[in-house]
Amino acid sequence: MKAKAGLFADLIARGLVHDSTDPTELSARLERGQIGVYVGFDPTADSLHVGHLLGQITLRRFQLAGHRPFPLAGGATGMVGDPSGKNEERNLLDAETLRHNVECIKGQLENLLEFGSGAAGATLVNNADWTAPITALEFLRDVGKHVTVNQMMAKESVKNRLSSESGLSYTEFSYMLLQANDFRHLHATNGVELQLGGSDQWGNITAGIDLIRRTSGAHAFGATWPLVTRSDGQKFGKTAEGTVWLDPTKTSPYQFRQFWMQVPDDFAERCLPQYSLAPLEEIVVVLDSHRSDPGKRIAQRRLAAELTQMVHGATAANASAVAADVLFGGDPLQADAAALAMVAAEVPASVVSAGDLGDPMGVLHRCGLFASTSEARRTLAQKGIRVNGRVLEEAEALDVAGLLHSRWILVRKGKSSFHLLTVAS
RNA sequence: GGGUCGGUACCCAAGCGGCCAAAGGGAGCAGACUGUAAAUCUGCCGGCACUGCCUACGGAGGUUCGAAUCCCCCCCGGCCCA
Repeated sequence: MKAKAGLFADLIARGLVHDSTDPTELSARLERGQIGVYVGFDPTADSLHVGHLLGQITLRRFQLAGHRPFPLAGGATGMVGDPSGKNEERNLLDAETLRHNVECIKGQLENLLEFGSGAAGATLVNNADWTAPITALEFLRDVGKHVTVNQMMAKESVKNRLSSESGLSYTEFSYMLLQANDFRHLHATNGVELQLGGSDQWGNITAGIDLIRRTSGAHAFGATWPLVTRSDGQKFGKTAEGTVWLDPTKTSPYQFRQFWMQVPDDFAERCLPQYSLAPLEEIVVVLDSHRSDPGKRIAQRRLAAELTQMVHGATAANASAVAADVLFGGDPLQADAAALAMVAAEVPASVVSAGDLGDPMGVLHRCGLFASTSEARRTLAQKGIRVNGRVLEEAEALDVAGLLHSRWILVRKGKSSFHLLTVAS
């Protein structure tokens, strides 16, 4: 298959290249024809999160340009733990948990890429498949022999940890070798010539390139995208509620969409070209209108719409957009029943019996909107609770503002936290 | 093993017999301003049956009318010496 031209330049223009091995050569190689490219995903949890999204989307870009993606689930490397970017030795997951996690994230990796026998069909690989059978002796002879400790010590991730209090265990120190061997293996068996990763992966990637050169004399490539950090310094992918997962049972499509909707302006501007699969010319237009009226959140809307659809599908994306329109659009009393039903499916919701409506604090605590009745009481005193759009006052029952379509009460805490109560008679 | 310094609320960190549910900062929540933003200002920020009660200052005891604060033992971490 003929590769589409200009991929590498496009990546640079989108702000997706932080570092790369010889850009001229890599660019030329990508133009010359199809290439195998891999990105590793460590199964530290039973779901990927938004922090992993960029890797998936970047693979998708390569696929759309005619290259063959190899998403890799780190069933083996997950056993050891990557010290890159971490300032402490991390806890090891047991084999059972890991197996479970790998199974879970496999499905998510399959969502964004096209698999199958097509010319640019993706292939999901698990490094446990080729790593587990190797004996320690083989590994030391076949991999360890080709890498000097001197080189390993020179890597930034290792240096940082050596000078830190918590130190670095031999296990984590060895991580790099496992990843280098993955690249070597994929290169040898599948002709994978390029490894991508976040900028913290640079050391691991170059270790693989070195290993390939030493063992086979072949020339492999590596590139990293800038590690995502928010302009306001917050850790990307975390909200007050915790990690934003791709698994809809952990983070609902609505919450996922809200995460992108509420991202700061400058961050949205930076992300849009990186995450959107739309052509750059189109994105430039979007960014222009965004800057001319940031209040409209044009970039956020675009990001939210595109990514929610990509991860959760068109139906869920549409439903969560409808729900958000009801919640942030104005008067809940105007919302029709169908829209409210979508809200019920997307936002946290629960059922209350009519008899409990006289105990608002208890209900609001039990439904999870408030962590304690004290917190609910405080917020009430600060005029922070609304029912169906009307501020709830002290000693009022939850249904002071009536029921929406004789069924629902929409509770709002502050500006953007909602809970929908269905009243059972 | 010896010495020494420390372990305080989500995090950092004061307090060192009563005035301590515990200063200050950060995070978080709410209000004002706004754009479902940022910045700023204000209030809140252990729980509950909330003018009171309960639980809390590494763990377990003790002294005292009264302890986060004093004593004893134990556990954990830093540093120094062996």
